[in-house]
Amino acid sequence: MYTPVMARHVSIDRARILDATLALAEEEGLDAVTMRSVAGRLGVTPMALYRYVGDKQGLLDGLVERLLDELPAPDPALEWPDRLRAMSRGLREAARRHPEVFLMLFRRPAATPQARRTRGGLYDALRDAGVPEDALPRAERLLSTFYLGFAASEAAGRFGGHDTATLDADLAWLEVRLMEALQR
Amino acid sequence: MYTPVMARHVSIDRARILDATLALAEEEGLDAVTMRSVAGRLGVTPMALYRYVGDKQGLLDGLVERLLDELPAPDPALEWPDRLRAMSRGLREAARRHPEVFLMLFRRPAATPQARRTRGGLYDALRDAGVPEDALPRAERLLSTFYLGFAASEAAGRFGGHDTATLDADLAWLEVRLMEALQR
DNA sequence: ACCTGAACACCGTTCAAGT
DNA sequence: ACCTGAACACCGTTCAAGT
Repeated sequence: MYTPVMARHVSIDRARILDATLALAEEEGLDAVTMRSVAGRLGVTPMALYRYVGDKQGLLDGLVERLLDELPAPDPALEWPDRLRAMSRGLREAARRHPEVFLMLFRRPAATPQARRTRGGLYDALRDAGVPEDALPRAERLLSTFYLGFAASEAAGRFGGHDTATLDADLAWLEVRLMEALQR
Repeated sequence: MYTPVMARHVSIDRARILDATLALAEEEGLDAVTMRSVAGRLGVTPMALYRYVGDKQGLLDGLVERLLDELPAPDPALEWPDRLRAMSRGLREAARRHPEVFLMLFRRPAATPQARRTRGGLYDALRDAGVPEDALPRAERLLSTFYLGFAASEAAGRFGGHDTATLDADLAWLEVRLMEALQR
């Protein structure tokens, strides 16, 4: 006889629900994410989820937050050009892992603490690059919008026939121009 | 006694189905678009749609095509800076009209004849701006990606708190820089 | 406090049948 | 050729009930 402290079926909480949802979306696509399928994966009935995520929309919102939190934190050890490149690389990788969830990033401001940190890293990089303080918000909006659109286009299928090498070159070309423009 | 040439219930065809679907999406949101609701709006049973759109996914694909065909054709009478501005304006307006459908543009290449014409107009504008022939595809991909991401962010909610004037200014700022860079 | 059973009002899709 | 009725296997969500 042993003490079943954390035993029986998986204790269910919000984090575990979102983990299961993201895994399901990755394996079988976003359409396969239903209250019932997520619950099934956790060994619980669909109605048990409502306490933790509100409803289906709340589950999807939580999924977007989880994705935001997967983005790499900015590394202050890097010079600003490398920090910009790390950011675009991180976005593209997240988009490739979760193409359908990634598109939902367009639907609301990235307001999670981790997302603020990532944005802060972009601010720092742009400041280091010489962008004046009062131009930072605008520069951040424009640049992150481009990076997001690029990663979304690549992962969701808009770039269709183009291979990764071409897209890498596109981005490298743009980043060189950008860095020239910033340094001037 | 009169001749009911075009009478009874609306004769149903693919174009009319997509019109009804787009109107429904605009009025009640994309979630309200179901095979049943579209059919109901046309006075027909859901099963009647299958002949024309294949299935639900085919209906949504058709919706994206309809949206692409709403984009304004490039006006060759305009100078290239005005043609670029007309393009971003057209994209933003389309996104505002159909925010949810607009996001689906990231999912596949814009391959409709009208979309090719629009892309051709962007090529022409960039060529007029002095972009060398072999750099046109890359320049077009990068610029249209930015415009698409910007319009999607604005319409779908990512820009959240920012008002139209701020976003207009963002875009104007970028376009001035872009035109300077191109003219150099 | 947390989970379930049963039920309700929906979905997309098929297939044989009608005209 | 084109549309329908009936049916099937699903959905999200509620609510009272169980422990």
